Amino acid sequence: MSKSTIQRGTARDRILAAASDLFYRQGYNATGIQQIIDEAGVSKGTFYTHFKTKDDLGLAYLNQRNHEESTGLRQMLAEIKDPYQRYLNFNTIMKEWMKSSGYRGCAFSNMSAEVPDGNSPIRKMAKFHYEGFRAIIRDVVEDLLKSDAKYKGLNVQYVADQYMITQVGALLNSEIYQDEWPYVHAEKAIRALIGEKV
Amino acid sequence: MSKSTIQRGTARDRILAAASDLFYRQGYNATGIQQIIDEAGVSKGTFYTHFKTKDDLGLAYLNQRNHEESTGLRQMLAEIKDPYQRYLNFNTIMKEWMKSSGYRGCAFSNMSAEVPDGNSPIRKMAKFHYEGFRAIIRDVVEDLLKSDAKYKGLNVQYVADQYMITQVGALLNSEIYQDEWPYVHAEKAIRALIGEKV
DNA sequence: GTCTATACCTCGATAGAC
DNA sequence: GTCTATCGAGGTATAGAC
Repeated sequence: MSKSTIQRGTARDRILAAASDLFYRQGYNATGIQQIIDEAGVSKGTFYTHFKTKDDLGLAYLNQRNHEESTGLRQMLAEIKDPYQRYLNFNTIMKEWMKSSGYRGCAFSNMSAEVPDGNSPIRKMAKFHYEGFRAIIRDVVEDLLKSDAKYKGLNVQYVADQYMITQVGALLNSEIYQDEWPYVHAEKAIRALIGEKV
Repeated sequence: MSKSTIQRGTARDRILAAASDLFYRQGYNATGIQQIIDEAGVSKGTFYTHFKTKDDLGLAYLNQRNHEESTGLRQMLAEIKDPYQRYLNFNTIMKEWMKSSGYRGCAFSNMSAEVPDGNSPIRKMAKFHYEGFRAIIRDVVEDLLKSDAKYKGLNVQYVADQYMITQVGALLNSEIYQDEWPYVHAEKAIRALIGEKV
């Protein structure tokens, strides 16, 4: 077990696991099939029986990642019972996730930067992921605004979209600066959004 | 003149012009030296007398682009004499620029997505560019807050950093969605920042 | 399904003539 | 400075044995 190959699961699972790691860390175009199959411990022939092209694998990678991230995020949020804490901690969760990724940023926006064609399946997948992210934020905001009468003057969609832009802005700034300061500022922004003095 | 080669300037200028266009539109790793020299109308030998490596060219590209964007942006802002209009129109300028780029987004964040090493010269250049962008926003905000006594309760750095996060968030959302709606939301955010009812 | 072997191309980079 | 020719490596993808 001295080699750093992935040992568990079927050949397809191991390929996908290796690709997921390498695409995210190194980038899509910078990662070759050879490195993926070395890491997965399969042959080139096996690779092409499971995935027709590299783009196929890229799409499967984003699909899996979208599912993992959305499910994981929803689970973490569900564990926070208080709507106000959930509203605030969403930002903290994103901050910690960003730190734990080594400030590598969002897999979907990073991939979009490498695939210029806005109509490609990969770009459509990225858009789909952002729509899911946006929906999660909307739910969090809606739960908060319904939890207390003092929020009755606020519009759910407006607050949610502002929250979304702030989150994405914090994410990209954090990736560029390799630092968490944008999330500290983002927390002030989302507090101000619901009428708190900051 | 049937070929789409770049005809003006020295060999170095033509190489840089071709690279600037191709790196931005296609991405860094997806663009090969061969395509650049074809477009520039020079030979491979000539290329390597002017640039030691591809990364050298990549860095020169970002350098030139940083200079062009910063200068261009500062000039457009300088033409707007009213601080309040300048504060609002900054967002509009970014929106129009984003549309005119075909929603390709920021050259520096796109490049950062392809170069994982946060300490590489290219990533440092990206960070430098964002610092410049941030400084421009700070100047715009400062001019506004000093222009009227009604803003005396506001902190320049706080408003500027919130503006920055909103801009970057609108930029990346706009790139993902291939649409200008994030900038429409961003305008509301920056109006709210200076105490306007939205 | 999985392997080895390989076809064919393009990559970044260099050598040497002029 | 600029050209042509070419290097070795690595790119994606396929063929055929087991």
